[in-house]
This record gives sequence, C-alpha cells and structure tokens, in this order.
Amino acid sequence: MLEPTPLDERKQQILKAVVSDYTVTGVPVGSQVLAAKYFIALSSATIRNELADLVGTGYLQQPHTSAGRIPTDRGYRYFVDFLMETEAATPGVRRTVRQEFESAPRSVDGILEKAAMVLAQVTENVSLVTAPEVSEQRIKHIDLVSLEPQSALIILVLEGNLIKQQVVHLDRPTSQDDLSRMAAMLNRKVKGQTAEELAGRLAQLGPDRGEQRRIIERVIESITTHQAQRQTVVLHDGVRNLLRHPEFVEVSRLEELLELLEQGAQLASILQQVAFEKDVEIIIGRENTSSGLRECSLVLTTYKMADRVRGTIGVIGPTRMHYGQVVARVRLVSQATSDVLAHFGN
Amino acid sequence: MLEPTPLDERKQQILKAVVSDYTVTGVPVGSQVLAAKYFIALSSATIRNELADLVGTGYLQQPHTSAGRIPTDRGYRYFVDFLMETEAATPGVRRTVRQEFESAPRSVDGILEKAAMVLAQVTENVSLVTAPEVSEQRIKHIDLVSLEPQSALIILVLEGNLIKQQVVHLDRPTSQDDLSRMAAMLNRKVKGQTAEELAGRLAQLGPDRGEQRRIIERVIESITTHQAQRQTVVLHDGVRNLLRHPEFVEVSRLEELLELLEQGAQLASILQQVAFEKDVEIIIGRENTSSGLRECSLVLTTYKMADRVRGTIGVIGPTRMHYGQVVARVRLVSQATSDVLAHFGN
DNA sequence: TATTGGCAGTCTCCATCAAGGAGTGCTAAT
DNA sequence: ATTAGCACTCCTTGATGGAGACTGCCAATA
Repeated sequence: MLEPTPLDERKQQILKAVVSDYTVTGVPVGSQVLAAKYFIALSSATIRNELADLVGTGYLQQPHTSAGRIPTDRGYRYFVDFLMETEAATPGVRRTVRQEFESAPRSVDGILEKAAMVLAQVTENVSLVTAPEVSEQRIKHIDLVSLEPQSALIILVLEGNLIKQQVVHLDRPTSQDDLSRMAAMLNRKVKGQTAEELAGRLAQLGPDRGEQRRIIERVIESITTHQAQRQTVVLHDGVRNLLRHPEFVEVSRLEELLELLEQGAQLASILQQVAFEKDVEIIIGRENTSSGLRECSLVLTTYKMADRVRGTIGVIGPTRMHYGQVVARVRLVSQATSDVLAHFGN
Repeated sequence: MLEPTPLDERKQQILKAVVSDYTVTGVPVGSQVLAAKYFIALSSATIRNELADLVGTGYLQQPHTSAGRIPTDRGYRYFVDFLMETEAATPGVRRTVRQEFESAPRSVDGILEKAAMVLAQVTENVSLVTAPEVSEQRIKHIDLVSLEPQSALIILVLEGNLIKQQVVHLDRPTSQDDLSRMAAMLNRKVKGQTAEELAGRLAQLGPDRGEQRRIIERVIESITTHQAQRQTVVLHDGVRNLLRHPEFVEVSRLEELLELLEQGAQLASILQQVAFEKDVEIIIGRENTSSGLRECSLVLTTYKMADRVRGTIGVIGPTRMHYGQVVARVRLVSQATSDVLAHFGN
C-alpha cells in the first residue's frame, strides 16, 4: 500500500469534505455544493480541477460522467487514517448505554447479548460480538451429577466462569454419593490444568481405572470441542438497521451478507484476527477477503473480561458510514462491556 | 368464523387448483390456465363463472380487473383445513435432516440450533424454535465454586439438565472446602424442590444462618428470572431465505418482520400459545395479531424433551407458501428433534 | 338450466421519447 | 493559479401508446 501521490493540504480538505458530505447525504457531491458549503473562498471551477486530480490518483470516483464524486475505498482509507475526527459520544448515547447495561442479566451471555443489542442501536448498523476467548483454558472446577443409574452429567467450570456440560455413560450403576466422591478426587487432580496437560497425565495413568479415565477423556473432549466451537460463535444484532440504508435496496447484496452472518464461521475468523494492541481496527470495502463484504466496512475493537479472557466487538455496515461517530460509539460500548464483565473475571 | 356458503365439489376443486398453482408460480391464475392445466373437460368461460362466485364468497380475490385470481386468507384457511394433501418428505430431505442431527453437538442448545438451521434449510423459510419450557422447575443439583475469597459461583442444574449460574457475595472469606460442604448440605435440602416450595421453606428458616439464606435467595432468584427470561428466548434462522421470495422485495415488510424476530418477545407469546395436543397449527395472514405478520403464515408444532419439558418449533413465511410440503417438513424436523433430545430427559 | 363461444372493455407492463436538471471538462481570459 | 463561460454528457422523470392478459357479459347451444 504505497502512497505515490501525497496529498497537499487543500486536496486533503477537499477529500475530507467529500467523505463527510457523502456519508451524511448519500448523494454524490459536486463541485458547486463543495464551493458553497465548504470552500466559500474558492470557485467551483477550481474545485473541479482538484476533484479531477483526486479521481486521477484514485481517491475519488464518478458514478457517471455528469455526476458528483464519491470516495473510493482508498479515499475512505486515507480519510480514516489521516483526516477523520472521532466525535465524542453524546450524553444521550452514554445514558442509553449505561441504562441498557444496568438492566442486563448477570451472566456473561446475557451481557454480551446486551452489548450486541445496544451497539446495533447506537450505531444503526449490524453489531458483531464474539464470545470470550480464553487463551489457556484452565479447569477451575469439576462436578458430576447423576442422571440415570448409569449416566451422569459432567459440569466443568473453566477460567472466566465459562461452563460446559457433557453427558457420560457409566460402566456400572453409580450413586450420587459415589459421583460426588469421585468429583472431589477429580477436583484435586485436574484443577488448574489445561486440556493438553491433562492429556499428558492421562497417558501416565495407565490402562486401569476405567471409569475415571473415561470421565477425564470426556472432560478433555469437552474442552477441545469447546475451543473449536467458540471460533464459530458470533452474536449479531440489528440487521433491520441495514434495510434503512439505501445501499441495500438491492436484496442480492443483503442476501450475501445475511448468509455470512447466519453461518458465522467466516466472520469469526476475521474477528479473531483483530489485534489486541490496536485501539480500533477498520476494514474498508474490498480490503475484505469475503466477497459478501466488498461493499461493507467493519469497525472492530476488543473487550476484556479477565486478563486472559478476551473477545471482539464491533459493527458492520455500508462503506458509506459515519466513521467518526461509529468509531467513538464502538469504543464506548466496548469499554462499557469490559467494565460490566470485570466482575466475572477470576 | 362461519361458513355461510359451503362449497360444492367443483368449487372446492377449483379453489384447490388456484391455491396449488399460485403457491408454485406466484402469478395470479386465470381461467384459461385453469382450464388448460386442471380442468380439460370445462371451458374457460365456465371456470370464469365459478371464479366470480368464489370471489363473491370471499375465498379468492383479484389484484386488479384484468388479472387472474389469488387466494384470500379465507381461501388459504379453507385449503389447509379441507383440501390440502400433506406430502411425505422425500428421502433426500430425510437424509439431510438425519445427517445434520448426527453432526449436532451433544447439548440441548446445540441441538436446538441445529434444528432451527435444518428446518430453515428444508422449508426455505425462517425457522422458529423456543427453548424448552419446564412446567415445574425442580432443582436437581446445586454446587458452589469459589471465585475470590469472598465471592462464589452458584451452579444450578434444573430438570431437563438446564444449567444456571449466578454469582453470590459472601459475608466472610470461605474456602472451597467449606463451600463444598455447604453445597452438600444444600443438596440434601433443596433437591427436588421448586422455587415456590423453596421460598416457603425459607420463611420457616428464620433470620439466622445468614450465609445459607443468602445463597438460597439467590437460587430462587436465579430460577425465577430464568423462567421469565425463557419466555423471550426464541431462536431463528434462515432470514436469507425470505429474500428469495418476491413478496419481500419491498423492504418495509421485511423490516417489520426483522424487528419482530430480533426483539422476540411478541413472537414468543404467540409460540407459547401453540396447543400441545394438536398436531400442527397454522396461522394465516391476518389471523395474526401482530401487524408485521399480516402477510405471513406460521406453521407450528411442538417438540418434547422429557415428559414435563416442551418447546415450540415451526416456520414463518409468506402466506403464499407450499403448505402441504412445509407441514410435512415441520413435522419431520420436530419429530427428529424430539428423538435426539430424548437422551437429555431426566 | 348449465355450458360455451365470442367480444368489448379494463388494466398492467414495457419500451420509447422528450424535456429538465445536474455536473463535468475544456478553453480562454484574468 | 484561478476563474467565468459554455458545450456536452448522462441520469431522471413523466407522458404516450401499443401489446398482452383476463374479465364480464350476452347470446347461442345442448
């Protein structure tokens, strides 16, 4: 990504004006509008010359000969990297976010659903939230509950208080008391272990102890499938907001996007690549690898739950979006989510 | 709902032909098409007379003067009540359903998600699934896990193996060993109880035993909020399928529907009213109370998990849907879901 | 009496056309 | 370097007018 033609001050201002105006009005902006609204000192002819240059260098484009200009993906990129002013969230928005989180249920899932909902609401776009990802899934607690005489439920509490359940079949009828004793023993053995460590220990254990072995195997299986599954779980909300954007009157575009959202896996892999160091990451139009996102932008950041537990949160919307505002609001909701989740850390 | 004009045999056949043809082609059907495709023995003029009668009695309508006829809601109602032939699901569909359920994760949530997914796929409509509803929520198991010295996680296993978690603050630092002892004691006390029974016992307990009391209070709270919340949780899948139906090219209609789906509460109340005795319940167009569903039909039935655990499953689509096929497939997926969930009963 | 052929009438759909408007690029003057 | 002026291009909108699809009705028929 070279910048072969660095933009002089005036071209930057014009680019900024085009992006700003276009994101609000949705109409290609012409030289006259720019002269009247943003550059009273200049004539429209001068601006026309500059616009022609910006088209030549690939920052702007013309839908057709006698239309105004709209930004290219490259133009948006330059805008968000160098020109954009993030707007502080208004008190009204802050209040909305606060109130919604106050009424959120006291569970991780409930809070994340709330986050998706409120983010969709305040950005008027589709929100995305990945489930928290634990970098090393250590076992915190294990419990066994009798279901039938010969089957039991394994309950597993992982770091970050993520709970997994798994049914296991037993060789012989076992009472709840026996199961409880076994759980107590397992707790001493497995607490603080990861699935890998556990697998290593299992090898040492030898072929005896059939029942225990089977249970530990199921525990490992549960954790590993948990890891695999988490990669595909993405919450989203606010699809209805997209219908209000004129770029989605063509339903074919919407259909592609809905397919991405409903299947989830592809989006999940994008969201997982969001760097934890960076503040907010923006992916614009064709910078996306998925064809369904060619005309969309993503504004993403991360939230924290405990030191080793993290997730991604953000929005997806048309490339023509009010980046300054959206960035501020994504940041706000991410921060609020982290704050509320802080209580669930270990 | 009177039937002031019972239909003679030929009118029934014509109504059936109109509905069948219209649900497939999506085009208003005219007298010539009917004569050519369904009634070779009759002339188009005769059929015109019959069609005029059916319009007069409210079973059919005309979009405009020189157009063919389409069914009214009343026409669809008569069709599904008296004329419809449910088509047995094809081997291909059966195989799809079977395979999808085989690859489903071994958890209630996972299976229900799979059910929603596969139902959307085979009916090419939006699927709806309510979470299983437990008529009496009895506690099966309770466990306490230490988080910090002064806070703990309550894990609650209810009938049907539904798991709830809840954080509780403790008066004084308590070790995991103490918590385990307390859990064992609680287990003896609360096992098999419902929230109401527990509340009654709590009153007898008196003001002492602060810690235990607080925990039991949280347990009750957890169950009751669980009940309240369940009423609003509706899974859905397949919104992208709707975009293929020409009745949704107007996005405004889609928007209303999406809002219903994303908020969920209103839909949940509809789904909860589905009778458990009836086989499949069909709600057509304006029979719906929600204005967003004026042009939609719902095909709903129930699934079972254990004797006292039940949920609703079905689809929502345009009133112009292939009822015979959809009914058969809803029935199939419901049955398959019940079968897979049978292992999770108590 | 039920059915049918014929026909005028009605409405939609689609292509075509022209006028109006927005915005540009270019040229020549400042 | 900037600007006024102007010819040109292209989209948008609305009007017009057949072509096509069906109907409703009437008179003839079995």
